[in-house]
Amino acid sequence: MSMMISALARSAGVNVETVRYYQRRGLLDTPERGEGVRRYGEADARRLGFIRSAQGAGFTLEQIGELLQLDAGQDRGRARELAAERIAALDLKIAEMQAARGALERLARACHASDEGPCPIIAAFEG
Amino acid sequence: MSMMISALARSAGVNVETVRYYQRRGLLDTPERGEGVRRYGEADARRLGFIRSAQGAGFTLEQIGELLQLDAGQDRGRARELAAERIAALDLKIAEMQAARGALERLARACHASDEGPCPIIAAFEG
DNA sequence: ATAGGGGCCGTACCATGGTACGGAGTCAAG
DNA sequence: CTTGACTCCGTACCATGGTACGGCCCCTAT
Repeated sequence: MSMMISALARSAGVNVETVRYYQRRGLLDTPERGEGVRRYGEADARRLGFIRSAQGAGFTLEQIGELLQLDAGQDRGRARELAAERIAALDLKIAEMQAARGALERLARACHASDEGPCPIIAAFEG
Repeated sequence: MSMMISALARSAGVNVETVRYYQRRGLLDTPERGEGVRRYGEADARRLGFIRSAQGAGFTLEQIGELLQLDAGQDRGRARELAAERIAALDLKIAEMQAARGALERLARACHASDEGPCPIIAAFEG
């Protein structure tokens, strides 16, 4: 199954320009042209999907580049290290977001409790 | 208790330039100069702290500006709306991060399981 | 054969959230 | 009365992650 760039982009729900940007960053490779046009396959689509997922996990494009290198190579130690770092960062961020969520919920409740005066927004974030 | 800009910045763990940036963005106000220098108080520190917390909750500076407006005003409906929107976005992001965390943990385990061949990083993100 | 719709490429531009720089003023201590 | 530490202000610059533009080529359908 081969596709042109727009199908590849669509497969991951990104813009064509974004695919090209990832190519420039060296995250996706740029196949040779076959009859004037570059053709992409499953592997490219998976790789693009990986990039998006990893981005969802909070990796920067630079880190993703490193992960892709590691995947090609065999440096499992480094891969585990990156994973561990990211898990720690993720735990922190998740806790932070859960705290924020709690604060917002308190805010919404306080807001509902009475209907006059200013909404105690700042207070909601003080705890 | 009055402080100069650097003490204010320190109180929230930010750079002086960041405080000034927030002032330019209209998130913090810029008190009149008293003897050549601007002096800040508790209220400013709380506000700055609020900005950082709200940022932690994923609000953009623009949204934070809106929240601060609301806090001054009385538009509780809008405040609740913003809170609800952000809670939904937060829930989504939290779920995403938890999924990513799970994937990374699987990766780390798979990595530990055997010590040869490429680390199955891409596979870890495919599920 | 010609008009559209892709694709290809380089380069420019954008938003967000800052950070840095340089000149000028002010204050306190030595 | 100078040195140092700080402030103030404007303007410039930075990183990240894209998005847009314009010129050119190529393929296919009308």
